[in-house]
Amino acid sequence: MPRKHKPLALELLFRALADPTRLRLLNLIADREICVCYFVEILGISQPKISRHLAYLRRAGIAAARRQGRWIHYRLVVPQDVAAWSILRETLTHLRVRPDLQHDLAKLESACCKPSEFAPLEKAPHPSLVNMPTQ
Amino acid sequence: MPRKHKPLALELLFRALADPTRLRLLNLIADREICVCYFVEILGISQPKISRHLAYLRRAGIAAARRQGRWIHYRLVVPQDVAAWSILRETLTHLRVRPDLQHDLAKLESACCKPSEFAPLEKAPHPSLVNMPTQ
DNA sequence: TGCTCATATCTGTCAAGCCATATATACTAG
DNA sequence: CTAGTATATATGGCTTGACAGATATGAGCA
Repeated sequence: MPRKHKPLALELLFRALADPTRLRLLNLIADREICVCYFVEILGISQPKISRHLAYLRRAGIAAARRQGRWIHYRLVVPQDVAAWSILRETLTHLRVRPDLQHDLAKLESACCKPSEFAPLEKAPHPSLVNMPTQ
Repeated sequence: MPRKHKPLALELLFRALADPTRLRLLNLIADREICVCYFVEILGISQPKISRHLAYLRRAGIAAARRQGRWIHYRLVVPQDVAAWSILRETLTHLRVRPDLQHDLAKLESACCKPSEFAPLEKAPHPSLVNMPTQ
């Protein structure tokens, strides 16, 4: 069907959240800035696929990118829409305790502490905690 | 790509919420049981379209139907998944104050009080409030 | 040039909307 | 009581568009 109407903030948000890969990405950037190569390693998903889902999150207005040399860092963006932000916050809270997503976080931590075990990340910049009003 | 994985509760929920018509329907059944003919009148949307979206909500496990004679009443269903329910509740709270959706509620009320102005509803059973742990 | 990331293209799946029709219940005539 | 009709809702076929996944390629920085 032709998308004849400009989707509202809430609709955009829900479409962005309706995919497991994007939920994993959001969970990872919930309170830190991470560069793309980390996503590829941690999720074990092809780089273009990651890139496309990140673009989707950018278009939905809930993620943003920052370039540093040849690396690009992604971070969460707080939506202007009050309802969207409160729903996103609620969602992130629940994601954080899901076993599969905790596993992603654990893998991220070990990649940060022992990058030697993740060859492609040896020279990549570390994720950095970001002050998010998530809690 | 083939949907190879059984979508989880959250994913199902978000897919169900990512459509304006379904948000309108959910807002209407948030705290009452309504029969399909009311949806058709209030939303001004074709009956098959309403019916399909209601089927979608049923499949997503957040709405259920009850037959009474030739009318079918729909009501909200509380998802088993704790995260899904808390996000759905949060969403409904925000929907309730949106002007466009308040307009739907106002139209529902006038349809209930003065069904004479809504010819097709004259003989239809009235919506009935339902005890939902929404508030 | 080598590395990181983004994007184009192709194919397959799913969902939306429309039309027409099927199903189920109620009503009525005989 | 039964057959036929009317009403309320659901569903199937069809077309179109949005996206997922995969591969290949392009762009930007060291």
